[in-house]
Amino acid sequence: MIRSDAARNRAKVLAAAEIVLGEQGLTARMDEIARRAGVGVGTVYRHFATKEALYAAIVSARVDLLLDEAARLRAAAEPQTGFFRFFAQVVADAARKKTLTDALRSAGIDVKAEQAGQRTQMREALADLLRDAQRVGAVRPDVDMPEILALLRGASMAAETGDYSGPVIDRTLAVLFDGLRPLAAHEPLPSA
Amino acid sequence: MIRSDAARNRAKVLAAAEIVLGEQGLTARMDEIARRAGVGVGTVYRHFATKEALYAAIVSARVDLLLDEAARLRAAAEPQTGFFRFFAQVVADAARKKTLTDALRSAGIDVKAEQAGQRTQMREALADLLRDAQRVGAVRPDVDMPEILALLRGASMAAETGDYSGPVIDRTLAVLFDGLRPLAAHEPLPSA
DNA sequence: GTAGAATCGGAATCAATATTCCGTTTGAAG
DNA sequence: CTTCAAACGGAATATTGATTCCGATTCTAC
Repeated sequence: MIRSDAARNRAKVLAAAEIVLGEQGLTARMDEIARRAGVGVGTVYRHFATKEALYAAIVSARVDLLLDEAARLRAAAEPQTGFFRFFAQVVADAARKKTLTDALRSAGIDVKAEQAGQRTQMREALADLLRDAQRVGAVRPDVDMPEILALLRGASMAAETGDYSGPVIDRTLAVLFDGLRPLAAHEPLPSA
Repeated sequence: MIRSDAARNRAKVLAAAEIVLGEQGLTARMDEIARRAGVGVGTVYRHFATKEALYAAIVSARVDLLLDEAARLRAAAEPQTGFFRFFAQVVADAARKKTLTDALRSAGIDVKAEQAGQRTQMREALADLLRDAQRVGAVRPDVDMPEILALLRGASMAAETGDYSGPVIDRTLAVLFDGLRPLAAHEPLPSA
């Protein structure tokens, strides 16, 4: 039987950590997370063995949401837009909270097994959407995953670290997407 | 009169720091820099008050080189290619050493006065090249600096943190550049 | 209502590094 | 060749922040 206060506190810690890590990334302090959760640090540690574990739990949850979104977009069967929407979705997520790319960057080297799985799933989801889009001619046929991943990482990191306003992100993505489209004319950029 | 050994050591420290910081970014340890320079930590500190100061000295030098390059490209009077070459140049530099974007990122907030000046210069150099390119129709007229900066930052960060092979970077930039070109047909991507 | 186990809070501990200090060494000038 | 100020090396110190520990406080079950 899980004690009710334990469950409550765990939730409070997760919520606080999501906010604090989202604002400050990996450099956030455990004290701060505990303080904002209204519990002692000891409690944070009873629920999550290390800062990294806490961090992983949150990133993992967010990636799952993105994966759901990818599946939904694919099921919607609009191959012309699915890929682009998902791409924009990921970037928007990065802009909102600074945790995703942080993980890729600083961790980078020592990805935990669990996360490695998610990473693969993410890659596959993106590859599927890309393939669909290319099949219907919405994305030029000569681009491949490596450059897509590089572009996505770059866009996410830029969105995450800079303090770009929404319109700038939209215009940036518009340029990027135009580069991915087949010879067709450019979309007009959204106004700044 | 500057003692000869002092001058020599200063140079050794700078050289070592360029390598170590280039490999490990801001997380590199002062011990390590001292060790590789073949001097004691005390010596490092006699020449550079803090790690940040040492870091700043190196970044500053690199930015100066890039600024020179921008001026050279502009003087070469090939407005069709100057902008793109410079963009690629910056990204290549980021890929080689992980210091530039680090500074923009983590510092981000507290940019030193000196560096603020360089940042302005960088922005102006880029704006000049962009204007030239747009005048001759090499870059679509509806893009503006904010999105250019976002793209450059993103590309640099991706190049810096990922372990992309040269060809992938080339292909990524090719996509990106195609998005910046006017309606004209895409360039064929460089082979992977 | 009470006992016992689980959970709490947060002070104390530990670890990792930047930075300082000072006795020792070295270069420059006379 | 001396002298002495400047520079050196690297041990000692200071700081920052994660993690551990344990007495005090809840829960839950009976």
